[in-house]
Amino acid sequence: MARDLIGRYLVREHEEGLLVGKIVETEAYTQDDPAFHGWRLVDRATGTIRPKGRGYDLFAAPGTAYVYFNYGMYWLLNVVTEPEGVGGAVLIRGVEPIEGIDVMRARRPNVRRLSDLTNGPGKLAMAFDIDGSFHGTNLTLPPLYFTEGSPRERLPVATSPRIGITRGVDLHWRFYVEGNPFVSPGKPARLDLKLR
DNA sequence: ACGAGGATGCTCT
DNA sequence: GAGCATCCTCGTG
Repeated sequence: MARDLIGRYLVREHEEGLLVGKIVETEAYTQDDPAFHGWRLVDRATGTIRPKGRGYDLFAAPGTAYVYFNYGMYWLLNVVTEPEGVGGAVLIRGVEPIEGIDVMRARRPNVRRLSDLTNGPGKLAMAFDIDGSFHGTNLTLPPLYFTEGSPRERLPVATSPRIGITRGVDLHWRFYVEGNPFVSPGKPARLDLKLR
């Protein structure tokens, strides 16, 4: 799903105008992955899910929004991807603005370079006015949803370890459009630098 | 271009 | 009290 979402459009029907971005960077998380927020909720012995704590909503129906408040300041948009009862999600990390750039600029007045508008998960959430009120919503319906993106292009998709994590660094579950300026500038996690 | 450090609040140990 | 799926500013080169 993380690879499949590359090139599709993220659409936000905002009161100030329609906002559209082409997805150029994603990351995958699964319930068998130590970086997954719901990792501790899985009882490995019985295979059941403990219905408590952060990350329980990652086991909801596919297409549900999981919006995470990170570092006390930033909202991050995920889409739940697995059948209900199975944990898994895709984090949207970068989008290329297609429509509504003026509204996005107005929401981020200190941004100088265009690429800084939406080249990161926190940045795109700010530009698209996405916050915790979207947590649990259906991402196939307005006012926040994905579309196929027309026309689907043949894009050069590369992979790498994920960014900003310290566990599961050996998994190359980040997908991005090579050379696209709206791919986030963060560096993929590296075992030899983290010493863990 | 790149690295260090601060902001800021929630979850888990 | 530490760690965190980040961003921004300011320093150095």
